Amino acid sequence: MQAEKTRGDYRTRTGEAVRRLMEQTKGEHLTADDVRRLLSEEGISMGLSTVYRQLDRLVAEGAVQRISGDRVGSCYAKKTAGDSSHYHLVCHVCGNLSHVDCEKLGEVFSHVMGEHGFAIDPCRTVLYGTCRACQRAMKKGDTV
Amino acid sequence: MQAEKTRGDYRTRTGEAVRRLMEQTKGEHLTADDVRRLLSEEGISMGLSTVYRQLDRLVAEGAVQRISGDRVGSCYAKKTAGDSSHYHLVCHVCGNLSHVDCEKLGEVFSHVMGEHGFAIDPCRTVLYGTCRACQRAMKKGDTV
DNA sequence: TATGAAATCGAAAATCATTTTCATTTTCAT
DNA sequence: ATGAAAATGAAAATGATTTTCGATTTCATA
Repeated sequence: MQAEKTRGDYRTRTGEAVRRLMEQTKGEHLTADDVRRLLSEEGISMGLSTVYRQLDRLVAEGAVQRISGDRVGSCYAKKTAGDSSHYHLVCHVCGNLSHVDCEKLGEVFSHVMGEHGFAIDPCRTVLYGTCRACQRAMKKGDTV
Repeated sequence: MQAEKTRGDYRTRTGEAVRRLMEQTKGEHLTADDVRRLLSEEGISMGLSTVYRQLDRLVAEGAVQRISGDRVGSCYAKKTAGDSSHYHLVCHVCGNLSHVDCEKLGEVFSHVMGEHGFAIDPCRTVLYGTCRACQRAMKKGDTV
């Protein structure tokens, strides 16, 4: 029984380009279309389906995380150490996405794991609520 | 300038039916299509767009919450007291949805409010990860 | 360097939950 | 009863993502 030789990995111009672009990011969140546009500006153009395929591959590899929100397109971001206390917050009013690095949130992970046996994946989890700005706006609006 | 009288609330057969069905639930999560099917079995049939509209209305009212997953259709469930410590866990492997009532989570989220000014809404937030069963299955599968 | 099998590409079509459109029907205050 | 406002629902639109499939590219081997 030989180790299977070909395992779906030909080196391609598009694959390398997406990988490099994602590696270069400093934590920004890019949509599939962002990736296409940015590479296109570099002169490397490719179909959107290929972008998705390459991003999927990087996600499977663990190099990239996908953040997918409620009725919004997904974003992709480089995975880094310390991700277990890194969460994504999306304001359901303005739709803005923000990040928190908070040890308290890391505790949630270990608590839910210990107490409920469920391994939360912060990469996939988006916390929904109302951001500070929209809270203010709502307070004002209510009294008028 | 008079107070506006009509504010979008005519009483209708379909509206009442959806409201009643959701009130009768004991916490089950129903998709829009579930709602249509269940009512249809009672002899009350209506278009899916109407189901969505009625559910949206109940969500806006606060009577119902929408749980929307990652690339899966949304579910709707009756909102109950004690929801502030009630959370939804979805396993990204088997897709199962489970519930936790956990004060710890409430505490952490008030910390996020205090520290980061973001008001997490447990009703809208779904925690993603791997359930106990799938963790076991993965452990086994890995070594084979 | 040539050859071919396997992998990848990409444009277009398909998916699929949800939303919108809009002509028709229903509600309700008068 | 009357009509204005609201609700309905069938069909079309949306929009992110996936699939299809013929053409192209990669790479090990000859």
